[in-house]
Amino acid sequence: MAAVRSEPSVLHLDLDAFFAAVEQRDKPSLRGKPVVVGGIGPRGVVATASYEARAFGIGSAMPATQARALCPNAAFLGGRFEAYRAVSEIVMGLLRELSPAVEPLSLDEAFADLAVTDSGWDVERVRTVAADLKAAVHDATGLTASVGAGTSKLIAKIASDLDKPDGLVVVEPGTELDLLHPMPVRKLWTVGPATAERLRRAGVHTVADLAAVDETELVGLLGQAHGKLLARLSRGEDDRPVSPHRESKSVSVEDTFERDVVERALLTENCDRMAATVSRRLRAASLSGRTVTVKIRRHDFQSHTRSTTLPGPTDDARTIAATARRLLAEIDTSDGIRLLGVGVSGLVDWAQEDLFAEDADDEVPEPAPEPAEPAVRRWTPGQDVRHAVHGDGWVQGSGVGRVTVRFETRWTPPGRIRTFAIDDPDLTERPAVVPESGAAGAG
DNA sequence: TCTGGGGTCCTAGGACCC
DNA sequence: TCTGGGGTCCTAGGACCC
Repeated sequence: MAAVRSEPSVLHLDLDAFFAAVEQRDKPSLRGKPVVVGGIGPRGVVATASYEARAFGIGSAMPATQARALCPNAAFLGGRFEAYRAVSEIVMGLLRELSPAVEPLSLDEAFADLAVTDSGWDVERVRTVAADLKAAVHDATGLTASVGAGTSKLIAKIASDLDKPDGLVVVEPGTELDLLHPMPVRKLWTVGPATAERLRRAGVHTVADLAAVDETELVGLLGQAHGKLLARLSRGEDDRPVSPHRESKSVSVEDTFERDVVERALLTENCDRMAATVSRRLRAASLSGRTVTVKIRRHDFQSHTRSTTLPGPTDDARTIAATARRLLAEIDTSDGIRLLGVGVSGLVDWAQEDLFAEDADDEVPEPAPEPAEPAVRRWTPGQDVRHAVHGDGWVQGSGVGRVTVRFETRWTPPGRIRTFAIDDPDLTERPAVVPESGAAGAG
């Protein structure tokens, strides 16, 4: 048995409505307004909704069409991941000033273990550190974060969710079960819709109900690993460490088409392009892998995968493409498919030499890593642009040969709208992240 | 007008090996 | 003649997370 922590030294930070908050920060006219960030195509889903948008019933993972129906006047933006990544790096850096043991869960969430560097963490001291952290995050990024702390990851994560947004909750050691037991099981990490439904049919609704169930019964209901985990979590027993160095297990790319695709040539073309992207990402991370997987989704949303393991690891675009093509050829796609994906797993650090690259006589050409330049320029809502005359702004919308730009930035008051022809040579893309003067990155 | 994209972990069955 | 038994690797699918 690992020792159970007695001090509330596990901290969890969660940036509030992260993507939408960055957009409102950088687009003054959107502050206080409903903003939805996510897929903007016909098959898009919501990634993040601002609190103003949530008031209309819009939430994460909702189809964009449904979100538009709920609030047609919301700003629907495609997302600027370079900007989100830059903010995330700043916040993770602030966490690392508190402790070397920082475990990011995503761009907007991380655990930190305060006990790594110091002991004597009582509730008041943790509260002070957490309040300072929130202030530092706000100073550095302009965003609010919710912070929770407790004697375990489970409690810290639940705590950060208790007082959102801009929350700060430290759970007093010894009171964990008072907090957990009245909660619906759905609040527990790893209890999703399917598990909640199984538990409901077994008469288990709250964490207290769960704690009252015999472990062997839970294992019978949910399987070995999940049953045992939930038996422990329901009793507040969680000794999972904060692990700062987690290695990647797979790299994959997938794409949902705007319409179902039947044309074999189009699928092959996309397969090659995705293989090239996977290859580029592997190389950027100095990784290579042995197992290539192709994923498809049918019109009825049924997903299938086909995978094969090569004799040795590869990061080569042509090898991945040729393997993916072979796997794709095994799948009946005559009914049309809505999604295609290519991935590599079984990763090792670097491929010393690519002994298993495809022979030169293979018919697969070296694919272009990026989609071909579209004949017509496409502007995405939310995208950063610069106009030679009017300065910096963002794309509000585009259609019928025109693009509408609002000229404002993070540091200006709300700006004016102007419309241009989509091929106006004065209008260019603008990098979302402006390099700081003298900042790292030149090396 | 349905349902993204990037991941992680687990399970189950079959092959294969000793 | 009544058919071991465990370990590892591989493949496919599913649940879950943000």
